[in-house]
Amino acid sequence: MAKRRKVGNLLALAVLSALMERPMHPYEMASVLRERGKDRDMKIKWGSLYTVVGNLEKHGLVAATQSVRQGGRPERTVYRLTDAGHAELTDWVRELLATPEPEQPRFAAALSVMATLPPAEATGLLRERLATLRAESTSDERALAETAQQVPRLFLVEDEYALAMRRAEADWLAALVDELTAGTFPGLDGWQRFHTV
Amino acid sequence: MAKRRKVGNLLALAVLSALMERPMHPYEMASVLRERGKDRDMKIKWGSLYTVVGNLEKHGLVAATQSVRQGGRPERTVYRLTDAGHAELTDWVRELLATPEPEQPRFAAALSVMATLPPAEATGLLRERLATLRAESTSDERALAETAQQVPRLFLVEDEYALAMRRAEADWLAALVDELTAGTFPGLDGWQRFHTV
DNA sequence: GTCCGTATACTCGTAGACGAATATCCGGAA
DNA sequence: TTCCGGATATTCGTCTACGAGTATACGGAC
Repeated sequence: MAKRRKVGNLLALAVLSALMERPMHPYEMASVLRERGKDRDMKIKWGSLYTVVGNLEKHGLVAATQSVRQGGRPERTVYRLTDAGHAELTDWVRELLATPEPEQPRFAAALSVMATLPPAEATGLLRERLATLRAESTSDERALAETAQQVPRLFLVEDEYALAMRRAEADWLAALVDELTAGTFPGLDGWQRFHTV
Repeated sequence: MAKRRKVGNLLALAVLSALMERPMHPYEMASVLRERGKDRDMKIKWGSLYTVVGNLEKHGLVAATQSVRQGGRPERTVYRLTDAGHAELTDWVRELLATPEPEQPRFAAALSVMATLPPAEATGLLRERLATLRAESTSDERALAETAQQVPRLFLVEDEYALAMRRAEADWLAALVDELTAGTFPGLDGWQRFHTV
């Protein structure tokens, strides 16, 4: 049941994993994450980055090794992973891998208030979503295949997962749209009437 | 490209949709949402509820109609949906339905750092997840079928969606676990070696 | 009649998330 | 040579999310 983490932000997970490789200063972490394409999953938020690193330090999961001033640039603080930090990382990964947590995707929220729109309009919007989803899947697949020639598959599993999920959403959505279009969705008339009045 | 909402919290969406029905005071909204089973998707956070309603009022999307003191209970402020609020609601739903936004599920984050564990352990954890996922799917399906006899399907689409997604995750995961177990996942030996040293 | 558990109904304080500002360096164009 | 835009790095302040605390009412058990 999802332990309370000292630093709960998922950005912290990325930071810890980046520091596994070697000590870095915050900006460098951001660059590394960006290069690894992590910014696709997790838009890097500058404000959060420094807060998170600070918190990690406060809890002894990372430690500052040096503060270097290079040229006239602002002072950089380089951080390294502590033993506690390494332990926290593996413990956290274990939990995240093994325990499915209920997510609350925005689309689920949207579906739950779909009835506020008349059925015809809702159907149109869903059709639009479906088209976008399909297009994205195709281009993502192409991109993934291309990256796969440079990067071992182990580091692409997340992308394979994302792609699979997008595909699944599209399939489910297509079935729903079909029902709505064919008029076989139960209660369609009542829904319509509710909006005609 | 996802407009900046005056009040961005998804709880606000729930509040607006609850107020479509009739004016209510905050605590009542929470009760209604709970009854409708919305608390499954969105654990109601008391702190946020009052903040959100306050913000909605500040932006003119809802308006206080009366403050009643009933018995010795704390004073209750009843809110109603304004025209602007109604407009915001429909606009928001339209956007949410039509535009897929990149979500960042925790499991994706987990996969992206999976390599920090040795392959055997990771496989075991994934297998555990798979079992949980399958069990949840089954019980959710049963529950859904039962509710479907009381509630029109229109108000259960979110749950159907959630179920479909869980199923899809399980299927994808099963395939991955198979590859890992059979040893056909490319780069397995390198991954193992990395942890043996 | 009084005790107590549960539902009602909010308030408040704090930790955290994030946008935007800040300041310097460097390479190339004009 | 000088100017400018983009990369390097971080700080600051605000706005938000939310947990935990507070206080009363009501109904049933004993």
